[in-house]
Amino acid sequence: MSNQNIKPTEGEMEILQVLWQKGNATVREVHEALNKKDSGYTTTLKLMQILHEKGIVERDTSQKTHIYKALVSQDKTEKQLVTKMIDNVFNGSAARLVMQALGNHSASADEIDEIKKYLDSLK
Amino acid sequence: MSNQNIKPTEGEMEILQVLWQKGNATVREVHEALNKKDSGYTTTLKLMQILHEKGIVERDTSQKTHIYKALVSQDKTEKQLVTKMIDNVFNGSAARLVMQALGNHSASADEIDEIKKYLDSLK
DNA sequence: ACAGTTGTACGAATTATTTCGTAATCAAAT
DNA sequence: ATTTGATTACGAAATAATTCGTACAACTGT
Repeated sequence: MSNQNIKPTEGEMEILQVLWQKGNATVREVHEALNKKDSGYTTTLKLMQILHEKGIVERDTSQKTHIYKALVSQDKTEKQLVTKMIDNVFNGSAARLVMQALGNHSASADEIDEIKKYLDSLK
Repeated sequence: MSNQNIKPTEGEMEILQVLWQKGNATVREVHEALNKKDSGYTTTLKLMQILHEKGIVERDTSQKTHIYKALVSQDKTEKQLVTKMIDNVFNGSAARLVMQALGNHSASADEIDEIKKYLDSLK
């Protein structure tokens, strides 16, 4: 099992989102994508350096401006977070989480259809 | 809007779970229900006192042994956490979260049926 | 070459969370 | 009454997460 157990903090997750979306990015690009008014450039930089220390992202330092890229997959990370929530919050019941998610956000009719289709494909 | 925005930490959530399940409980009861080998009684006590300070639980101190009770509803708290995850992790798409939750083979056939029924009831 | 701009590195301050040691309080049993 | 056991209160230590100040390096245009 090469199961690297990632546990990104909230701030780290925000950065990962941007990296997944953009494929790769500089610190400045990430910082602007987030456009947080409550924290500065060096904060984003530091977080990205920490992500690198933890082995969650890699970076190309051959140029002055370093280019970052996520090493963990979005899908795997999402699964991990969802699984953790199911265990911690919903006593292991995926169904309870699903209903809570749908009951609230009032998913659109289209979304509901999509989910149904997906359910059919499962069994 | 009397919207109290609860943001329980992970440790606090564990305690809330027990309180929701039991209705109300003493510190010792909660501590034993959790049976953590890695942290002592006073740690649980302290967390419960903090929950009280934050107004998340109430307690009856008329007896020597205090009795705690959750002030926030399980349903509301779960909804909040799920909503936050949908926003933070799934870019606002409830459907994406649902599929991630189900794709994990963590749902049984029965659960899937239940969800389908639920979906039908939505529209 | 030099000034201005943009970037990274590093360390320290701040804040949040978890943990526990110790003292004080109360109740029960001897 | 005195000891014993269980409880709460309090404060401080340990850990984790976030934030930023400052220094220095690299590039840009003049």
